[in-house]
Amino acid sequence: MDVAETQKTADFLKALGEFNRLSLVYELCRCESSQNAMCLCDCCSVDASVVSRHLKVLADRDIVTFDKVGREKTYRLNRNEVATRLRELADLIENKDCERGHHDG
Amino acid sequence: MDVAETQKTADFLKALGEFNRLSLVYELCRCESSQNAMCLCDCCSVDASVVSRHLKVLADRDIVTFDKVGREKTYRLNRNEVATRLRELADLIENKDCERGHHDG
DNA sequence: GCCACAATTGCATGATTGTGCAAATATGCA
DNA sequence: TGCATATTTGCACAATCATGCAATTGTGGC
Repeated sequence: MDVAETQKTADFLKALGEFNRLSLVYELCRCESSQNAMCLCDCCSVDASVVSRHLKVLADRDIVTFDKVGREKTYRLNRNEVATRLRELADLIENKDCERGHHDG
Repeated sequence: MDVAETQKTADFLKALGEFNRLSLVYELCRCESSQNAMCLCDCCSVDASVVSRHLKVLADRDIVTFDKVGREKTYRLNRNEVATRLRELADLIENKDCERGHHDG
């Protein structure tokens, strides 16, 4: 397993592994349409600046995507990509694909 | 989505979302048999005490299990349970199951 | 009991991180 | 241009966290 790849996966999981960020993800999960940041503020009782920063973390990890409409930014969850990444990790863990290139003792 | 449930999921993801801990998980993933902590030390270049603490975090989240054999503790990855948890999250995110009990706007 | 080895724990420390507030920036509207 | 709203950024602060070292605990062998 590549170090850079491991780090990337860890970053992805860490981004999801914070209460308010995960709450934002769940909130976006509920919504069919995109939601702007102000609307998302309601789901976790923190300052708008905090939500902004959390959304940036999620966007940097490609967990969410946004469109800029006027002065608003509307966010949506990258459902397929996030689900795929989680399933790939699940497969890796369950199927011992990690063995590739490894000399097992 | 229940607050306690969200927190639990976040804790699970956070446990996996740290480089050395994820490295330990990958290392255990490679091994058919259980591995003791000293052996696991080799995969990440940190002190044995650090590995001990990381393994405790993973064990507290039911990511790994251990058996005590003499003075050694041998760890193994809870493959099925971890994979299942990841897949459940993937399904939740992809299928919008989060909607249950929610009045969508 | 004494020693060797495996693992944990106490302590200190540096780094990261989540947070709020205030200021700044960006954009739309009148 | 001036104002209102949405979002970001600078700053400070508290909390969390990863880490190493030393000491301790737990266990087996002599």
